[in-house]
Amino acid sequence: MPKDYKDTLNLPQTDFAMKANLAEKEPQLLKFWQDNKIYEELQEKNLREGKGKFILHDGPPYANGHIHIGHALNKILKDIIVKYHSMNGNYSPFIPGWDCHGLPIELQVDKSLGKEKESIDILRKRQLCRDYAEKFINIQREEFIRLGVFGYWDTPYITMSNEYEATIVREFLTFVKKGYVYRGKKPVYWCPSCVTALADAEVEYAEKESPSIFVAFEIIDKDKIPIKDAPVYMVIWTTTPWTLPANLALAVHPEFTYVGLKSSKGIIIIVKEAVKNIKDKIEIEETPIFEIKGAHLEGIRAQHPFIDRVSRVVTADFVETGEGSGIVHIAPGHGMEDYEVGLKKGFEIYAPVDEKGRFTKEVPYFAGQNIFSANKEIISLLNEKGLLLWEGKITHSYPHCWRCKKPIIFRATTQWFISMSHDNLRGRALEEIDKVRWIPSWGRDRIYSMVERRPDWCLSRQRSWGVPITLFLCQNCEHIIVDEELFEKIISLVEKEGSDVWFKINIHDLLTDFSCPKCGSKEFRKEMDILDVWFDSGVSHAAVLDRDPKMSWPADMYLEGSDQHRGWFQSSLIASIGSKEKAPYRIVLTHGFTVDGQGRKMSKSLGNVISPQEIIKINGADIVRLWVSAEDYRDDIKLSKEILSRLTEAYRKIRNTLRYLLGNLYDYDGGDYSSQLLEIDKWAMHRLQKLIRRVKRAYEEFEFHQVFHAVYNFCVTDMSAFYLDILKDRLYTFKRESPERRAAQWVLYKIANSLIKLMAPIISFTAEEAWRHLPFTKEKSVFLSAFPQIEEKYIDEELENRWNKLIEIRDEVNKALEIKRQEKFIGNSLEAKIILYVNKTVKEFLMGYSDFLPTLFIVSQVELKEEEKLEADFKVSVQKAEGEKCQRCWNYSPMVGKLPERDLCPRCYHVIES
RNA sequence: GGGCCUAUAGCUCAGUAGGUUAGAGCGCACCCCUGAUAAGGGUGAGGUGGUUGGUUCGAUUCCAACUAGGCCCA
Repeated sequence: MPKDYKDTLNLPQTDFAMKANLAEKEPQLLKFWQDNKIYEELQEKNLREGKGKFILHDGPPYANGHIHIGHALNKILKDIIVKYHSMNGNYSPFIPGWDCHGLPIELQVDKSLGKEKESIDILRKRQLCRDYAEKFINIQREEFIRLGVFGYWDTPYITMSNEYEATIVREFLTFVKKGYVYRGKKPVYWCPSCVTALADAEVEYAEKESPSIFVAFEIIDKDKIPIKDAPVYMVIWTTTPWTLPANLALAVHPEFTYVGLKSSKGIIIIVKEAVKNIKDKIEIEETPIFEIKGAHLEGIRAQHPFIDRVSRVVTADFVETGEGSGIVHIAPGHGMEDYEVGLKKGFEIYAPVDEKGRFTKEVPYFAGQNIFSANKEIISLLNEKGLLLWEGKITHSYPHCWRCKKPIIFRATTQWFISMSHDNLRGRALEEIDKVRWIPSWGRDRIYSMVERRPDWCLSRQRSWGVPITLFLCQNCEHIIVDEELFEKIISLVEKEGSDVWFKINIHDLLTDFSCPKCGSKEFRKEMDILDVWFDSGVSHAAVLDRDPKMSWPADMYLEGSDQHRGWFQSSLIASIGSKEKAPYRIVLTHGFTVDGQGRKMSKSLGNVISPQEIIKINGADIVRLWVSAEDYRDDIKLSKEILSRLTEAYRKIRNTLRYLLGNLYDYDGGDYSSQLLEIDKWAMHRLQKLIRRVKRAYEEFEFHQVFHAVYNFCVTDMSAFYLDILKDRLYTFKRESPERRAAQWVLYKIANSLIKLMAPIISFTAEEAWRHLPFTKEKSVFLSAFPQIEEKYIDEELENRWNKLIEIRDEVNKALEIKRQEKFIGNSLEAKIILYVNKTVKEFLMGYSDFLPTLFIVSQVELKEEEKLEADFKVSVQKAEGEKCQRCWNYSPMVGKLPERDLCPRCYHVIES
């Protein structure tokens, strides 16, 4: 029985467990961060040292529901950036925010109120909404913290706080003072039965039977048409005859070809493609009398079928040939597309329908009638006039009120707007867009074309849960009261009491002795509409960045999903230009959306939702964080069970590499052994520098998946499979204090120290845990330590080239060894001796490494033999190693058995002896 | 229906300013080790570069259409 020499070896020792057990450990690390205020300390230190700032301004999630994986992705991306910049000495205060007002919360509260919602006092209802938002802020705050996201969680910005609401009112009134705000009409969903406006979310689509009619409009201007001697009609199709009294125009597609056809009523004009359809309904001769392009019809006047009014032909791209006649009846007050045509062509936004769905008195024949029941009479009137070409029924999907389930209508109502054209707001917004860096770069085009085309910003909502439009109007002439002193009073009231105050104040308390500057009236009314919530979040730059002098304006970065090109990025831009003339951000970074393994969106109905809470419970928050870093966020981001299990394996590899490094530092003395490095140590140092450079560049460019891949590959390829494997012999068998072993430890320390920091912004929990196991650290948290810097003196490209050659030869040796292993000729590679047949060039190169080659190949002996007639530069032959196996280092040597300690090789013998 | 975006091995990512056999790591298969051990090492097999056209002497790389998917609108 050979003697056991295991105790004489320097085997790795560490308490840094192989099993991560993150679900248990992470909460403890969180507590450590919180108790010691690590993040606060880091920011204060950076602020003191004054190196620089990097302000990432948080976009507020909506305070409703638990966080989902998209929230996690967004906040972790932000956190990675904040941590990286903080570790580089930049002051990076992260002030999280929440969006609190708005319909979804109000609807939740309505639901819980049941019938009471009809009678409840507005202030009471607003209090319930406030409580609701508060509850979810607290829930989400804990969930974000659990992900390891650093920030000022105790002092977030909340859009329903008094201070924030005062900012909203101040910014809004600035727009008013500068003349951007006007009142105008716009069609909104309207329920005539509930007598209220409805939001998109309150609309349900259901099947409904409607009339389907073709109506003729007689053309007045015939100069553009080749027929002068007979009546000519434009034919429209509609399923809402009640909108005909509001008809102001007829739309044709500019590119389509229209034809004139003979019918029993005279000549009718429809789009060419519709002839086939219509010949079943209207008696016509199919051969056209003339053809005319839509564009040429523009401007022609036609007679309204039963009202003494002219309807003008306009062109519009949305006109289709599918159903109908290719000519669309336009009532700008009763449809979205109609409205836009109306705006563009300057028509009145005309809707002669009252809030209960009855025609107003200005409508001849039908004044006071319910619009739906009037349909029938309108049709008979058309028939009487000889202008009804066809009548039928259609069952189609039609919007209904979700409360009373009755059909709803589009009805133009008075709303508040910010004008995009006032003071060239749109043009200035577009100019600012070009001064911002958009990542990815196509973000610029996306938001640019949106801003270029967007209509005026409709600011008003007929709701309760929001910041009121704090304006007074003259009861007599509708004049909007703009008064600096009054505005200041309102702002300071809101600052003190919150925007609830608007619903409490008495008009005459604020407007004492005030008379309308326009008509002199002394009677005013309070506007009761509230502001669009996008205005709330749009002014966050003013509420957050201006609030604290330590911050700076504009923000260095906004970072949200790409849906925010239409949302927050745009509302923030417009809000900011209105008051500050500039974009509120320098860089805007967008990420994609989380999808499943097949690239489909996550949804309850597909059953492919994975929640962050679930991953945290099973794998730990660091796995969520690793996932965020591993994926290229610019595209859609996939998440599946398979991806998670791959990531868990990758995590284990990184963790184990770290563990091995730490394990071999258990007896390191902290000394500087840089002068004792072997060439392979210099190679390792060189590779480390390149890794640091690569990783830093990736962080700077916000390409975190490069960080992950670089670090992971370094761990797997450079470390585990090469350097660390080769180092084992030196670390284990050399004398503890030998310079060679100490040199290796010095390198391992450098690598461990750097790796932990390089990964800290990503796998923060693991990095912090590892930091505690790394000896000779003075900072109590890895985040208080400085990010690794490149040590240029260790960069040596020539050395790397030489080692690439050595590695190439090593690969060939491995192939030869593998063949012998499969043949069962050897097992462990130390059982082998390698004969390298080499040409002169290779021999000269390898002679310098002859002593090192066995170590490099992890074999017992290597012999070089020069041979001229080789096909390649070298050839590998594997033989059995000479001598016996040393029981201590497991290398084979002819000297084993010839020393006093009969089981040892000379090298081990010397170690044992001293 | 419109605007923008994406499509490279089972997975996550590289790459080619158009030019010989498209790379990495993981996973997988097989083998070794048992002094990183619910670890470690080695070798190997995997890709019609979404599809179809076009430009070109030559396209994964440029263009177009289509398909699938995503975001935003309608």
